[in-house]
Amino acid sequence: MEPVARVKLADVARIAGVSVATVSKVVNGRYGVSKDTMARVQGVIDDLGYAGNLSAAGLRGQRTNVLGILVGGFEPFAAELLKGAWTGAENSGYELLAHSGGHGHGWERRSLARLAGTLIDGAVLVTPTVLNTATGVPVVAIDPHYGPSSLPTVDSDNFGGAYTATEHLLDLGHRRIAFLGGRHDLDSGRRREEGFRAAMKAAGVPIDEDLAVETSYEPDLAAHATESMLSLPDRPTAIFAANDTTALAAMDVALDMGLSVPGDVSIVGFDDIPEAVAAPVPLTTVRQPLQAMGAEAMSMLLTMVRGGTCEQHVRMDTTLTVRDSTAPPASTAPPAS
Amino acid sequence: MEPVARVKLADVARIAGVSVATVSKVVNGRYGVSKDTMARVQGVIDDLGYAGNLSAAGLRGQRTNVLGILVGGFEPFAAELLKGAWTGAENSGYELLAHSGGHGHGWERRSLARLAGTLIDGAVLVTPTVLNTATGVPVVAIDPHYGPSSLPTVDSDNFGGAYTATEHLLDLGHRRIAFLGGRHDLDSGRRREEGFRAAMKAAGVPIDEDLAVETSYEPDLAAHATESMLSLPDRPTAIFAANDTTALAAMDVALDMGLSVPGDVSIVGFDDIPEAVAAPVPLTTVRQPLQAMGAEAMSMLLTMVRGGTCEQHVRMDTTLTVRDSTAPPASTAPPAS
DNA sequence: TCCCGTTGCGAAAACGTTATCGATAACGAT
DNA sequence: ATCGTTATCGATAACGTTTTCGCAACGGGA
Repeated sequence: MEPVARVKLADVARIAGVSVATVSKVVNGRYGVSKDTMARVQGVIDDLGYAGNLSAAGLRGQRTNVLGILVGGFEPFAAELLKGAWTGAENSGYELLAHSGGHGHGWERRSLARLAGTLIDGAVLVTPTVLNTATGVPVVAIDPHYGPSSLPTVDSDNFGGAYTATEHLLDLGHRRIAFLGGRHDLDSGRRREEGFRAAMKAAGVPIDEDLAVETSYEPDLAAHATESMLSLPDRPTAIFAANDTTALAAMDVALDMGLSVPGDVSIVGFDDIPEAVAAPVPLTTVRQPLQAMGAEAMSMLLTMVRGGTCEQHVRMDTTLTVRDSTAPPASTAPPAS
Repeated sequence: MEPVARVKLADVARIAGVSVATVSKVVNGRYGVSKDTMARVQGVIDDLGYAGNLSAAGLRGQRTNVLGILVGGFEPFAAELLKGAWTGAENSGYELLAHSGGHGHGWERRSLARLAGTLIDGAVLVTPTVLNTATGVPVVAIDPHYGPSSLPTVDSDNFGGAYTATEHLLDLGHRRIAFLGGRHDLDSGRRREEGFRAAMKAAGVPIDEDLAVETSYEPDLAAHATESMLSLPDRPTAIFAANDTTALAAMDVALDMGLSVPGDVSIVGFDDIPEAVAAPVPLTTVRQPLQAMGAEAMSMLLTMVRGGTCEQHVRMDTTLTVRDSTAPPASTAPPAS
């Protein structure tokens, strides 16, 4: 608001008695400046505490030495990826810029367009929906919604994880299992549903389609669906939610209804966000190695911005992490198997 | 690398048959464009999927509608604050940009200088060390290293938290208590140490200065110190670490040495990062409401960028969260009290 | 002495946008 | 018809950098 007069290249130049061009060369270590002037200019830079303006530099220059990680929002899932991406970028010479570009449809394309080329030299996209991004910079996608595409991609074994989780519930003796699905048009959500159905089919257990709903990963929708399902006369004895956030929402509802978890209803999630273990009842869930995925994506991006080529698709393993939210159904004989 | 030709304002202008000035007005909803041309231009914008370049806009314009959160790195502590800041900024009309500016001394000033004014309209600084920042934009500090200063500040009751944690150990019967301190030149570290010493003094328990060390919050240093202290013939029966990261490092060492936690040694941390509850032995720790602190800082920043004034200093309460890493000392009679 | 290569430096043109301000047209009132 | 007012719109100058390119000074060989 007040004219605090940020120190700029021209100020340094004036005080050092050289041109802005020369100062720029010193800042960027370009060739063509004598040792003497270089030292003198550097002194002034230090004195004034000059730090170049990123916008201006990026606008004119070709590269900024900054990498971006573009997310829809900083929810737990993205935050874990971010931690991993950061460790992956440490000591790489690049700074990291994380951008949360609102939730409207197409945020990835918008974010990318606004930043790419001038602010960042490359980007990691977290769960992007639209991918036909023809920007000049390298891009890596984590868990894209339409599956591995033209972009180098990091994801995890969604099918296998869901299959294993469902098997776990079946092994415990559950037969009436509800499924809180993600969106059908998203790859991860679809594969998790496929895994669930495949495991049920393999066990010869029919699926009550009234118990298989979409939640779009929205906690509110999940809570609502859970409430109506648990109010049924023949309520399900177990719930498999397609991600932890919805699983935790379901748990809240169940506990609020006075039900015991896992006594009255078992709950399994997907992702293993940090909140899962801190839940009122520590959540049994399918673990994705989120930090490792973030680090891997960042390292792929690094090889790309450095001119190399990287794997087109890296798939990480998922593992079932059994905690306290699952147990055999109460009023049932031990597993028939 | 290839000339993928990002679509720019001029492209939209050419196709829509108007000047760039007009397109800019449409984009920013400025007054002075007829309904007709507005609709036509908007159509072209949608067709081409134009999204303004942040650098250029920020460079020339006064405001960018982007707020920054500047951190040293995306470790768990900062990530929690980030989650909170994000929820605090949702539906505010501002986008969020998180910047990790390397770890060298003075990263806050450098980051701020590079971004402020042109890229972001205001910033939240996470544990800044140097504060004399005369940038033109509003700034809020979270847990600054030198305590509340000229900047509006959010922190928590470090003294009280440390006092309570120490009391907890004393109540359990511990007398030989080690302290893994932060840096003396940091406000939070100093206050936590003061709290520890005050509680010990109040209980009339002398402090063995050999058991009070600095770790600079560095896990490696903490591990090293822990190893030597636990190797002592009369090793401490409890460790109070000034943050969770060092507490977890200490726990790792203890377990590696074949000691039982809390059987042989109790451990208390500070912060309550998500990792604390997921530790091999869930960590007893002093909880700072990190997400709430992030949200509060962001809401203060929002009132400032909107021209209002906010509290100069908000202090949040800390609460002791007892988990499994603390118990009475093994070879000792029950507390004398 | 002349020529030419090297070195050090600065002038000036970009980069893509926003803001100012003048020009033009349209229109109602005199 | 003339004038003043308002509504639209476009030229154009910034914003703070990087990069290209030209100019001058200097030296060394012929």
